[in-house]
Amino acid sequence: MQRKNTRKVEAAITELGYVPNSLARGLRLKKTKTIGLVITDITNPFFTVLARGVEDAASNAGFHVFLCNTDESETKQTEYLTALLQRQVDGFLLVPARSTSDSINLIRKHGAEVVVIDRRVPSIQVDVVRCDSELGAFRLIMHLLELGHKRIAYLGGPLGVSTAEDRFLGYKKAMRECNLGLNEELVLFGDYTQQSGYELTRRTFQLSPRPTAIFAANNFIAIGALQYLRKARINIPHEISLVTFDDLPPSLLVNPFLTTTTQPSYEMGQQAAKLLLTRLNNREARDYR
Amino acid sequence: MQRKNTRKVEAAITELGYVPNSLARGLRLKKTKTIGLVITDITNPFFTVLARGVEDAASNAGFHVFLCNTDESETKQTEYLTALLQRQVDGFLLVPARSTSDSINLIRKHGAEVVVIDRRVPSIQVDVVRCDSELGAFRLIMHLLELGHKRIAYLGGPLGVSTAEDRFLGYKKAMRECNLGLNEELVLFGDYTQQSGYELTRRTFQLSPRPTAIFAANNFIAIGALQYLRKARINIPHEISLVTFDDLPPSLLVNPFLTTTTQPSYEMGQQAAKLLLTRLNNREARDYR
DNA sequence: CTGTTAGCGCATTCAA
DNA sequence: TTGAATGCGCTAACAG
Repeated sequence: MQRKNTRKVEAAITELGYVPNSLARGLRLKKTKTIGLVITDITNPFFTVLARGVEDAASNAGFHVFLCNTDESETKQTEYLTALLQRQVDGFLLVPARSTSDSINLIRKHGAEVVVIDRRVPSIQVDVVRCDSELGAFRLIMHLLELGHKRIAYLGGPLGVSTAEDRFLGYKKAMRECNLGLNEELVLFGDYTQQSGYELTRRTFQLSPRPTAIFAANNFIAIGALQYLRKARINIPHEISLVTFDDLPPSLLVNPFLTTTTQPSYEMGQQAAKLLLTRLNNREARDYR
Repeated sequence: MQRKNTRKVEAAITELGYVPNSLARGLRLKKTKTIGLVITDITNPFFTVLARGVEDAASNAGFHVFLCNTDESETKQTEYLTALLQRQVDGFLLVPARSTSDSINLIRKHGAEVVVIDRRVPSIQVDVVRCDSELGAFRLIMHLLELGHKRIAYLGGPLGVSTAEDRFLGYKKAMRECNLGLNEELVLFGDYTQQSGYELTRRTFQLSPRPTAIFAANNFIAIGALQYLRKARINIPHEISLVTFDDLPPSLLVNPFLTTTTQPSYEMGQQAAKLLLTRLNNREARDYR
């Protein structure tokens, strides 16, 4: 009898095309099986690949992901966090636009979990999934120093973003290691964008003597640098060496004289999502006590 | 007195960090001010730029956008549509993975609006925002024919996707226009991916005589083709000409002998979103009668 | 103008 | 096992 009814109900479900209303369910359960992923640049493959890692891990656990793009703007970040809180997401994966703890506090105030990705947030205790930017930069610079370079231009990201600061620390550390002073005219900060990479490279080549090598603090800066070098007909590796953080699109990698530090962005996304889901599960277990 | 209370309430709102629960609101209003954007490839700049157009137009109107990526899979598409329906989105912007009307019917069955982007869906009446793929391809091929090319390889997208089919129609039409027959060994279909572009190009160059020009049906196919050509040290434009649909990343465009057809993806996204929002507004007006 | 109430669709609880 | 009642937080309708 029971089974007969079950079957009847299921038949009706498909026939009528019934789809449960997750708003009502979320309202009732105070859980939505949804997480918010807030990144800073949706056009950067580093983040889109990372987003796929998140997506895959989350959907395996029956969670959905809302993807939001802040364009490195703290204002947009706050807007999106609020919008996601309104939607009662259970947790957040956040690439913070700036190294402030306000966002983390906002999230926690509303009882949601948060895992930070890619960047440190000093002054607050929070889970972070990221790579060692300082070490990565250190090794890239050491590679150049071992090749005999001494005038190495540093094309950095935005100050106030931990990866930009850590990569600069790595640069300084490597230079110090080889007893080379810091030549300030070779150190330039900008954005993590192609435009910025182009412009900083251009400025770098106003100097005389020219640098013999360039460190690009991320993939977009490197692409901008490559663009300038091609336009100015400056040959790699004869006239300049180039090393960079992050992968470059394979289409650019025909030049074997270009050293990159790969970050496992897909795995970072996966790990961060898994960590967040674990936190959510633990909390749930706690609730039942 | 009223104002005093208003102020008191507002003070409490900020003090307590109150954020309205949009689940409850949506449940009550049967409207969520949210649209779902379902695209087929989040790694393709064509779609991410389009997504930004959608995002900007929607947020101007106070709407939020859920971005979902189907990887050209109809199964994933159905899953996401259901998930979005569960979340009671008001409308959909859909890049259909395949030319079937099932998805449109599913959406309409649940009373949501839908605007299709980029691809036709025959056999059902629905708003579509797209470019003229046939004409675009026709012009690119005519360009090659005017340069004197006769052996033009066609590297196409997946059959069953309208843009792939339309672009092939444009190719055939141009060849016919110049009284050139269709040489089937020069016509290859694959995916809209770099891997596919590479592989199809490789196969194309097994032929003898070689083609003198290549038509790539989208940006990724072109990038794959470029990769093969570089690796095989085949020079553009001396040994081969290449034309392609879609923009290529600026880093690749150092070669001036490469003709592209640009689709205004940002504007397409904007227009589609505006159209959808208009439909939603009209419907609302109708409801009040 | 202010205060009260009903009900959106669901899951949980309690009663039968 | 099944059915009916409750309330999640909100807004629209209504009453005072």
